[in-house]
Amino acid sequence: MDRLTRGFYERDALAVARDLIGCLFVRIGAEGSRVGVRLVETEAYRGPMDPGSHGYRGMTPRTRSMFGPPGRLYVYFTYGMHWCVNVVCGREGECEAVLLRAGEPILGREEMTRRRGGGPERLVASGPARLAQAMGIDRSDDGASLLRGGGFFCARDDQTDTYRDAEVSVTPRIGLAQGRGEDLPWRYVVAGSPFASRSHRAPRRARRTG
DNA sequence: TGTATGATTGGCT
DNA sequence: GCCAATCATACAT
Repeated sequence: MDRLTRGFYERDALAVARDLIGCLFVRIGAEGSRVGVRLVETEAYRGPMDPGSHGYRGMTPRTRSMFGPPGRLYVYFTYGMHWCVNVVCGREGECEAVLLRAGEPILGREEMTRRRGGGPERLVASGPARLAQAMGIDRSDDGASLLRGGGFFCARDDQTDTYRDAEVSVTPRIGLAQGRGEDLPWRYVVAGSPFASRSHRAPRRARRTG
C-alpha cells in the first residue's frame, strides 16, 4: 500500500475524483494511530469554470488552500455546524478540488464511531460532514499535506480490487442550487454501496400505472 | 453594519 | 417528505 504522490493530485479534478474511488484516505494521529476510510463517493469542483465551486469568484481567505499546491486538504465550515474536507488538485495557482463525500470505515472504526456518537457503521462516514467528523477533521486541518511527511495520505489499497468503471456511477453533484452547475455529472459513487451518502435526488421508483 | 445563504444533517410527520 | 439548527462567509449598503 503506497502513499499517492504529488503527480496523482496534479491533474484535473475529474480524473482525481474518479481515481480516488476505492482508495484509502488515512489520518495519522498521535503516536501513529490511524483512522481511515475507503472512499466510495467523491465530487469534482473546478474553480473559475465551475459556478458550484467556492473558488468561482476568485480567491478569498476561506478558499486560499484550494488555490495552493496540489496534495493538500481544503477544509471548510458550512451550515453553521459542519466541516467538510476536499483534496486539492490541479496545478498550483489553479483552483481544483475533490470533495470527499463518503467512505467505508476501515482503520480505527471504533474511534470513528465514537466520534460520531454511535450508530450503524454504514452511516459513520456516509456524507461529507459525517466523514470529516468521524476522522476528527476541522479548521486546524485546512492546508494539511497528503504528501510525504504530512499527517494525511491517500493510498491505493492493493489488498483488494479497485473498482472497475462499470461499478462506479457518474451523477450530478449533491446539494447545489439552480444555476450552480447542478446538472454537471461530476460526482462519482460506487453503485449500490451501503456506505455512500443518501442522494437528495434519489431516483424515483417506477410506479405501476394500472 | 446589515443580511442572505449554504458542496448538511438529524429529527419529526 | 419536510424543516429547523446555527454561524462563518461573502457581499451589499
